[in-house]
Amino acid sequence: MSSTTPTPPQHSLTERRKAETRMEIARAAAGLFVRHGLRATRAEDIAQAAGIAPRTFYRYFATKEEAVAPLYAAGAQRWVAAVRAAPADASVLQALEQGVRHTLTPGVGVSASSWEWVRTLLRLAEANPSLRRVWAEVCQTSERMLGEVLAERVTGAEKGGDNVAAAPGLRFAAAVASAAVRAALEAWAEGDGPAEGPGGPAELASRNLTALRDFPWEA
Amino acid sequence: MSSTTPTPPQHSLTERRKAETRMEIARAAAGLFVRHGLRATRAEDIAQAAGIAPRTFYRYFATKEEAVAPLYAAGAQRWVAAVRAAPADASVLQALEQGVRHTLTPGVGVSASSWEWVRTLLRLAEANPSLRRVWAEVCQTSERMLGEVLAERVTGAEKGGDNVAAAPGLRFAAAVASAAVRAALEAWAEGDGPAEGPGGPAELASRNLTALRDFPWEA
DNA sequence: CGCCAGATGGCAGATTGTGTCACATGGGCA
DNA sequence: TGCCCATGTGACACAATCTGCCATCTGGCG
Repeated sequence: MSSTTPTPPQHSLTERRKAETRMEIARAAAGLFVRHGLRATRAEDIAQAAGIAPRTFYRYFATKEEAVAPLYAAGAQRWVAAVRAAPADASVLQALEQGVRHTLTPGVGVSASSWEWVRTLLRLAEANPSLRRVWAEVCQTSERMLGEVLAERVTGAEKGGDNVAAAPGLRFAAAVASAAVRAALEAWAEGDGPAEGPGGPAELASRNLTALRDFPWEA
Repeated sequence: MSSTTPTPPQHSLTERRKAETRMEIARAAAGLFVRHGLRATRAEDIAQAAGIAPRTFYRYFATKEEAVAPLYAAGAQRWVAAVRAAPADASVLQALEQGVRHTLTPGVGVSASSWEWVRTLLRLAEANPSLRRVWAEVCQTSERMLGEVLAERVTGAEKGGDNVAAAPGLRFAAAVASAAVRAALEAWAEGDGPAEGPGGPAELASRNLTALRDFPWEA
């Protein structure tokens, strides 16, 4: 089981139960982190809140900080999936923007209340080095997934091989696109504005993407 | 002491000794990680190799993985400093490219042999989740510093205040620039090519930066 | 020279993380 | 249906990781 699980397909009942347990742990951890702080919650507490044995907790996550990674990663994975699902004749930029609209807009895919959780967790990450590391790694992991998706779109190759290595600039393109969303999320999380409308993540990310063409690099 | 120290100015003898000890620990940790593997080296081993007490080790770093962060961060900090040192009348893009040339080119600032260490450490990070997290956080930290520098350049403001918050797109710009270098470093570290020449980090990063203007987003 | 803030080291203890075994259970097969 | 086994789970022991506390030493400063 990798650290930031790429969410393997859920075949059998066992797989589904494991995924459910995983999310259950993540929710329990997030709740305890927010209520009592990261320092005050022990791994054992999370395990108890999730209804599992302490030993089992460490079969799912290597550290207690990592327990909230699925919550960070959930949005990113849906975004990457949305980009992959964009029509094949759309340009890369169009696919990215469509993915943003389909995942960062409240009510579409994510309940509005969940966005407050996202904001809370991002602020938690900003305040805490170990959580910030988890957030940073989730971003890099999803960036790699996005790179694969972009490679599939550009070259007609199917998912599987290391298509990114073939196109040199693709890794950078994925990093840029990922950065657009990440910067939008972090900027939004810092403020108090609502998740929808001009100051929301969707608008910010979309603006970042479109600003790529004519950024004032000469200023 | 923050996790990835922004390198405070070295006033007194004490400060310099601390910085020296810090790097000594980092070098010792890197050596042990490479020779015996991350798993096999204990924090106590690093402390002994660095000639300090185990308790002192934890006054410098929170975890043994973090001990190599200064090595990851060293290049980034020099890059940011180079960007800051670029002539004020240069455009943002020019400043970034000059910074790249002044720091990623072997022989300029970094000895050629150090580049092999960089490659080794990056490969180590790629193979290990906990080290990858450290690398990811170092990248995000330096990205923030770069954001401050860009803010100083764009607005004439001096260093100090939170200038990044004022200009919305700056955070993203810094992320893009940081991603250009990071993607270049990672791509180079994966292969076996030399640190100089067409396949080197400097060339790759520079290519990424110049490709920003006319990237084939329509492909 | 003498004081003090701060760095270091040693010790105790809580917490974290892992190897190993036994047990329970779902999934596949006859 | 009934068996088998691969795998998840729990429990215990133990190594390793961190942290609080205090004693000691040293550089910085009047």
